[in-house]
Amino acid sequence: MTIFYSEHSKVYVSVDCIIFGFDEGQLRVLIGKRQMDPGRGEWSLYGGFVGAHESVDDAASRTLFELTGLRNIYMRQVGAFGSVDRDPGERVISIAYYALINVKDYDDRLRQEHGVEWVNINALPPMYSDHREMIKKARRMMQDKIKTEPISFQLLPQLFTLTQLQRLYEAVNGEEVDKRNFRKRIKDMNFIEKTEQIDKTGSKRGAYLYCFNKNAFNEDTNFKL
Amino acid sequence: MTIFYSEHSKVYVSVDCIIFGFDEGQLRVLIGKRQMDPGRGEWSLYGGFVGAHESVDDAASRTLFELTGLRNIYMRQVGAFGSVDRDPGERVISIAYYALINVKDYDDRLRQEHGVEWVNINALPPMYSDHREMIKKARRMMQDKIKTEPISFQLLPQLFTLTQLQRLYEAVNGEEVDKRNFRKRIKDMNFIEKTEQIDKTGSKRGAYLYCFNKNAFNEDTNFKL
DNA sequence: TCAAAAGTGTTAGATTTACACCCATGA
DNA sequence: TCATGGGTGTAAATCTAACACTTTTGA
Repeated sequence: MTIFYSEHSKVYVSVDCIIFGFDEGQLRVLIGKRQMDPGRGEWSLYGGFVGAHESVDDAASRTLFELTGLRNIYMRQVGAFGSVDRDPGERVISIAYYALINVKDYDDRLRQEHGVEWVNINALPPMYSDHREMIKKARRMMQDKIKTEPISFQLLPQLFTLTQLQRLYEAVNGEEVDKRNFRKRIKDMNFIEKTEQIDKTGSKRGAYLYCFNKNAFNEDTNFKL
Repeated sequence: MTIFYSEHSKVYVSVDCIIFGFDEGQLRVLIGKRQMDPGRGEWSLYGGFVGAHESVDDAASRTLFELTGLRNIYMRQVGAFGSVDRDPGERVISIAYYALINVKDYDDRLRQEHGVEWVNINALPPMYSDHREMIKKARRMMQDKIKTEPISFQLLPQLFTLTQLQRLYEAVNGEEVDKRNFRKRIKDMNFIEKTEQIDKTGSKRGAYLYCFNKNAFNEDTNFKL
């Protein structure tokens, strides 16, 4: 009564994290040169193995924490990647997750210690195994998600200007939008609240800072971008 | 040079198939009572284990084939389900797939031999483990997909009436639509072609049969439903 | 002859898009 | 004083949604 499925084979299962950040008007992902064999030196996502006593979701959160020291981060599963030869060493099935973090929350020293870098999503180098595919799929999913859920705020500081928010949308969707039309749509979203604070770093005149009000969002049915 | 990841543990990986069919105006899934321990007798999806030498996608196709005898079926991955205790027997991570089949292509004898049944998506019984969750997620994904890709035809016979197509959309999305508006939208899609044939089974007057023209679709940028 | 499904257009309202100028400020 | 990004409204076009009657035919 202990071994139920013994005629079948077991495999390694790993998780890989596509960590998105937004900085200098660019959507970026965190990648590094692989520090172990097989594939040493190739650009790669940060990943880890799923332990015997943790859920796959937990393994992903743990892996993200190892790399960034951040917890309670917005993460969503991208899917399982399971070609037979995707890992040159052994059979490994990997489950990809994407995470959205505010670049400023990530200690740059920690980043350097792990040897990972923020790379523009549109300028990815050739990558280890199927990692590029993972990133592409994650990006598509994130693009779809941002249309129906207010996830942009995960990538921005708590206070942000409308121009920053617009640049984020443009970077995610890969196309520019009209400033006036964009702001009109934002005005209809009561959960994006104007504060009295002004940001002077982006312009001489200064721009009002806005914040995301989660409670207001939950009451507001009116979301679409 | 053979064991790279030996400090990590291996787990069983399975696939589970959410097989959608459309019949009598209803969207249905194929489920059966589980014939093995653990969970014997509980309603369950049809699944199988991923072999050491097959990709996860191939395992899903093979599993579908075992159950239905059908190949080259539209299948998409739903995602990985990886709670520690999702399987009462052993640690098993399962990767769910949904498939769209034309109910008429599935030999009813084969169905009975496997002890599976077509159950209305809106009237699911309590189910084994996380299978209900899998079905719900598959349905949501399919609903999203049908808006941007012409997958409805996978669920219909090659020739179908506009009323059938409309009922399918209604069943998938769970809400009725206006007949005239629906037909207007279909007229704009040049890849849905009217044939000269008439179906008399659905009404006394008879309705024109239509077919999906894949080539025309690929040229036609104009899709939205 | 009547019940049941097939087929067909118009209009009002809502949404989307295109578009250009003035403002405030620090350098 | 001027270069830079911040901020604002209107009108045309498109899309969406609501709505009702005639046709055909087998029972």
